[in-house]
Amino acid sequence: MRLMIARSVNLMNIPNEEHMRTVASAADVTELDATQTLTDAAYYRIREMILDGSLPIGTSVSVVALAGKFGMSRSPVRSAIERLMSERLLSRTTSGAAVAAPDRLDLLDALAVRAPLEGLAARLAAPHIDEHALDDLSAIHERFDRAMRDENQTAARRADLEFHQYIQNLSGNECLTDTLERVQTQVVLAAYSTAWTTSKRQAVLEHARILDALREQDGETAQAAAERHLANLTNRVLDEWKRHESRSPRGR
Amino acid sequence: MRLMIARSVNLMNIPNEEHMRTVASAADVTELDATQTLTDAAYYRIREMILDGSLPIGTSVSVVALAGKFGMSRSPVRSAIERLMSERLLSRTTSGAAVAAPDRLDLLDALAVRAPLEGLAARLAAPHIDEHALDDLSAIHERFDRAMRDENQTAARRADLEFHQYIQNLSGNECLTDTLERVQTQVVLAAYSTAWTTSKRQAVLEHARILDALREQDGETAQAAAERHLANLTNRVLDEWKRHESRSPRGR
DNA sequence: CATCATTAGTCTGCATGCAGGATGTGTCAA
DNA sequence: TTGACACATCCTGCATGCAGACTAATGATG
Repeated sequence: MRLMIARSVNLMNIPNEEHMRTVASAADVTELDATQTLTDAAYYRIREMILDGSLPIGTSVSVVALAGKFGMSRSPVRSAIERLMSERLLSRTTSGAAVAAPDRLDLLDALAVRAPLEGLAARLAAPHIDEHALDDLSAIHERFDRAMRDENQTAARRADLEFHQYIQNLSGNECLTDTLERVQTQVVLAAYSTAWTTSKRQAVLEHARILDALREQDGETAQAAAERHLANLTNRVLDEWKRHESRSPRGR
Repeated sequence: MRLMIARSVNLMNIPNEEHMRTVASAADVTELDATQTLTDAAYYRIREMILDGSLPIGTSVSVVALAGKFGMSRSPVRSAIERLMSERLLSRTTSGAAVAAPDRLDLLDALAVRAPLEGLAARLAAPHIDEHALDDLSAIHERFDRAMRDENQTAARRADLEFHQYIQNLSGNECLTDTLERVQTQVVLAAYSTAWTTSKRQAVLEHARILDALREQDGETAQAAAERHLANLTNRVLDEWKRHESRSPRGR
């Protein structure tokens, strides 16, 4: 039970009442903090520190230091670090752990895995679309669009993630949701690590096409649109690297 | 480093020197046991007990009991159990953990995720095929065929897994390998849990088609063959359930 | 001055103590 | 016989002690 709740917390710890309405009761959300163990707390704190950049790539993390910082003993911190290592957010160093530094190949690999899974999610989500879900998705899409016009990168990325996660949750396939969350986390970290700062202007249009297909409950088209979105995303990464060839490449 | 090694150990703890030759040096294999921590040892022992059926579905596992059985303290056992819970092999119970009992829907979900990923693996593996890899794959396929004729279910399942894992490793996409291993583990457990005893006769033919496509280095065809294989597998599950409708369904 | 050895400090991995909570049992009363 | 309550037991999650390994800095020596 607790595990399921933890699982449904999304990548950036975005308040996700809207998501919850479709997949879980609101009671679970409030229950979250109540039943959380110290290990969970440490896990989410470290994870957030990694994903929001306050623990930069390659930084070595020590159990004792974090335990002191969090005001808890080493045990829960140690458990949290082990969990993050199994998720590839932290990597083993000669002694201890460090924030993983995925290279360009890792990013491409993760995107290659994400593509068919996002397609599957879109296809499975199509028959589950209802008016309420469409409203939510449209609102998220609108936020994404506005954030792009305001050039608010943080809000844009958040809305981008929310859009995909909403569709994933709609798919109703828990295994898919789990798997995609893991891969997506790696993409986010790899984007940091490779200093990938792609413009998301095109992404807005591509999201719109996915949304259109979902509105028609056309699973095949939604799948194709999602896969094309990921393919274009990958191409934009490659283009950007080609343009910035001046910097030293980080290939394996 | 150690994590990477652990990751490349395959599902059933099959001796996999052949796999290793393509993705890692033999030194890593020998190093495996040397650098293994007690936590790793406990992890693999429990995992194997789950996957070979000596810990039946739903059995509750206790830290102290296993610690006593393994002759180690509670700490490493506890870590191993946490890891297995994050991989969904164990599920949280009100107090403690139990061997997860995936239902039919879980199995279908996992198969749905596996399908496009196996397809991707086959497509990516095609350009990496060389004579040596073909020999290995053919040998595995031959073992699968013979095991089926001998009606040796254990050997058949082992060869089946090896076949897929060999292709996954050939893909060269580490993220894909990781992801597929997790999903595949869940499929194996769900197969146990739902008492799925499908005949693998058709699978032999479908593997042959994948192998043919790989021999021609035809990625598209290999992908299609792998996806069809998984689709057929799913259909066989559904057919079997339909036939055995007499038993009480285990739907959610 | 450069290089090597020693040593102090730090960290991980494991063992173990302990409190809080859940479970099951036995006893007692109705 | 049945229901309720107290108690004993078990187990988890957390804190902490400790040994071994690794790091790094300092001093000794050619």
